[in-house]
Amino acid sequence: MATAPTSPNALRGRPRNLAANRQILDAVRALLAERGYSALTIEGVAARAGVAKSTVYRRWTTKADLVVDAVVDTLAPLFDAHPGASPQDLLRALVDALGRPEARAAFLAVISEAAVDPVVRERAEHLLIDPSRRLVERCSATVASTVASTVDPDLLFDVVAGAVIHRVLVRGADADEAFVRGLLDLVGVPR
Amino acid sequence: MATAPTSPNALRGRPRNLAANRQILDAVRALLAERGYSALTIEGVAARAGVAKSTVYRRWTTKADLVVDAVVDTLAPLFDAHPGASPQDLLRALVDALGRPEARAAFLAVISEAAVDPVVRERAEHLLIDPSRRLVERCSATVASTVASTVDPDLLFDVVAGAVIHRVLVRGADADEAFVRGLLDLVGVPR
Amino acid sequence: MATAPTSPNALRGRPRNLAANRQILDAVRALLAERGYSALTIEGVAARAGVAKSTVYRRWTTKADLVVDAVVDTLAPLFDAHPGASPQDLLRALVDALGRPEARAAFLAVISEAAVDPVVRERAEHLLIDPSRRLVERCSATVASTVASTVDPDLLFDVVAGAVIHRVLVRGADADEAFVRGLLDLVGVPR
Amino acid sequence: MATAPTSPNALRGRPRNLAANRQILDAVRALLAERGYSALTIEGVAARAGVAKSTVYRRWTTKADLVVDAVVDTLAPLFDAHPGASPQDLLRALVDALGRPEARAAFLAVISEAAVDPVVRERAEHLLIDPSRRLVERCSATVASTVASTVDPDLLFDVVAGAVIHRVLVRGADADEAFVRGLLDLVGVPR
DNA sequence: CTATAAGCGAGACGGTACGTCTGGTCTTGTG
DNA sequence: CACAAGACCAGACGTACCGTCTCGCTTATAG
Repeated sequence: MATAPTSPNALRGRPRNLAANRQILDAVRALLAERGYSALTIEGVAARAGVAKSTVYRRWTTKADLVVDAVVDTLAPLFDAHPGASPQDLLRALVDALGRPEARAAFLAVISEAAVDPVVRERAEHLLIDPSRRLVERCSATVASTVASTVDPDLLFDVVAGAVIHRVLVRGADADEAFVRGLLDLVGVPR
Repeated sequence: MATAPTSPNALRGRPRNLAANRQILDAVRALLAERGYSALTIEGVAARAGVAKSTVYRRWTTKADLVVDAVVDTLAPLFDAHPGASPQDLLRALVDALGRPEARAAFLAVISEAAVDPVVRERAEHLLIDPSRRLVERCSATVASTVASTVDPDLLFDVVAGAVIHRVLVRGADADEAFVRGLLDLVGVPR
Repeated sequence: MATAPTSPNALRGRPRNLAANRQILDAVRALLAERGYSALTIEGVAARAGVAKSTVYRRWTTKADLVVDAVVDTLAPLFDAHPGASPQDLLRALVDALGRPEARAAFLAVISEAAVDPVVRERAEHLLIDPSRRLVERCSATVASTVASTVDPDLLFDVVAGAVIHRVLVRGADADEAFVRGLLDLVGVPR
Repeated sequence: MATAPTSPNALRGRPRNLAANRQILDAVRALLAERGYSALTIEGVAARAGVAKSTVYRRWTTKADLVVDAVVDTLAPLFDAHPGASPQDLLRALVDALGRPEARAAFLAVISEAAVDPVVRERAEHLLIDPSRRLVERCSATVASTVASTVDPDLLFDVVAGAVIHRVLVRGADADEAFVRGLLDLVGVPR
């Protein structure tokens, strides 16, 4: 998960401070959770991270870029393969990850920016949407489902991911076990 | 759907220019579609609307407030009762409305702000989420559905609205007739 | 002392509220003493006078105009003839009048505006400078001075009025009896 | 005569553009002469100086501060010691300096603000009044005057400076050689 | 051991927008 | 007509960040 692009010639000159990357992304997540995307400023991030403004700009070109990486950084473990995990476990993990305050503020902000900025869109698609789609597909593959295997994969993805997003992000409601179970029932995943 | 709050005592002093309301909201929608939420500025709105900045601030206190009203203003007809409309028609109308460029940029921005600003949250809930929920409920009530009537109404709302939002707003994909039909099939609405 | 210009046809329609004139000028003086000229606003004056903004604008066209009248209004008694008054008495009265807080803030502000705005200059010359010159000339005429009668009247005016202004307004120092006496000695007015 | 305060720690960060100081003060003087103090805006100064608004605010906190420095900047050479100069020369130089249009508008503006703002008063006293007082005292010290040496120094200062100010600034009249000679005669400076 | 190269903190730079305030004008209803 | 009220357009206020640019200094590799 290469977040910050490396400098053109990483072997010459003083190497970048690796700790700064983490400090910056932590600051982004903290500020996102506290104040939201539109109140997030690069200056604020730098100050919170204890880093010069130029250090942030050297690594990320855009506020949106920075936020995408901050989000991906926390969702990454979720997207990695989880051999042997049940659909219910995976869905539960997704719900938990998106429910974290910094993810709530950030995720839809990124999507909203993506609607208007093609660069953000590409990154968001590549780093957020595609992995979550693969997650859903892995689920449906692991079960001998009667419905999930017949339904259009596009629709299945929209229904499962959409329901989670709508419940957790849009409505900000609690996604309890009943929700997860009900959703899986609806798409035909056997208990 | 009274959008702009009226002045404290509307009978005293020079009355507000009613035309300005429409000019402002039109400008908001145009700029949202062109540049997106985070590039939207009150100064830009005022300039585009041909109105003084103070005229905007007199009527809306917040960029988010203004955007909520701009979105509601276009979605309002959708939320009004449509006697005799089939679920398929209603869902189709919803998909079309959300697919318009200014709605795409605005809707998720509003939700994203709502995650962090309680005032926005309350307005969004009242003016956007609740009406769309009633729309879904009206649908499920009009059909003798085998599934939709047994499934939890909360879940039904999340699945239907979520699938639309995910398809149209998050993924930015085309929501064709097959999608609408497939979604209705999944929740058990008979053809 | 016609302060507010009368309306074109004063006999038709509702007559002006005469009390408002005094309320406005009082408010001007109070605010001048408290905040100074550059912090003086028409809105503030209207609010303090308990009068609508338009009532002020109907009577004065300019902030400087308004201030000139406010100052003249308090200096007027000084400029009227004082038969039998000694030069010392007249000078003392001038010093006292200019030393009042609202006069301090206003007088030089008016002069400063006058340096740049011909309309203000004409009013200031007519209503402030000329009368005070006549005051000084009345003084020198009443005494059989050895010096004051031989010195150029222009210079005499500059020296007497200038010394007072410099002591009271520019330096903001106390103008005691010794100052008045010393100044008269210098220009040759016998005790 | 250090006008603009230096930054707290001048050795860190990018150094200030020294040329900007002069550009700004030049702009202030030009605008003062053209439009006067109350029409002077920081935005206008910045625009005229070809400098960002923040660059002005970084160096001066107040419009009055800025004007004080602009005035001092032009009067400074006058206040420096002029060994061998006659009182007549010095007075002539003072008259000429104050008679310049930008000085006229600025000087009275500063005094007028000083009457109401203690910070301005202190700066004006320190940078304008005290030096000009020393100038007058140097004059009276260089001559074996019969009057100037017996008269109260306070009064002498008020009379000389006051006469110049009244003639040049208040009345806006021409201060010719006769005025200078007459004033010196009056206070007893021998030819 | 000394270039050379890049990172870093600090902070100034020209800009843009913020949300507020005032100026001066206008448009109502009421007296 | 005058007046209070308050909306209107215009534009300055002083602040906050933007993204860029110097600085002096530090920390690496390459010669």
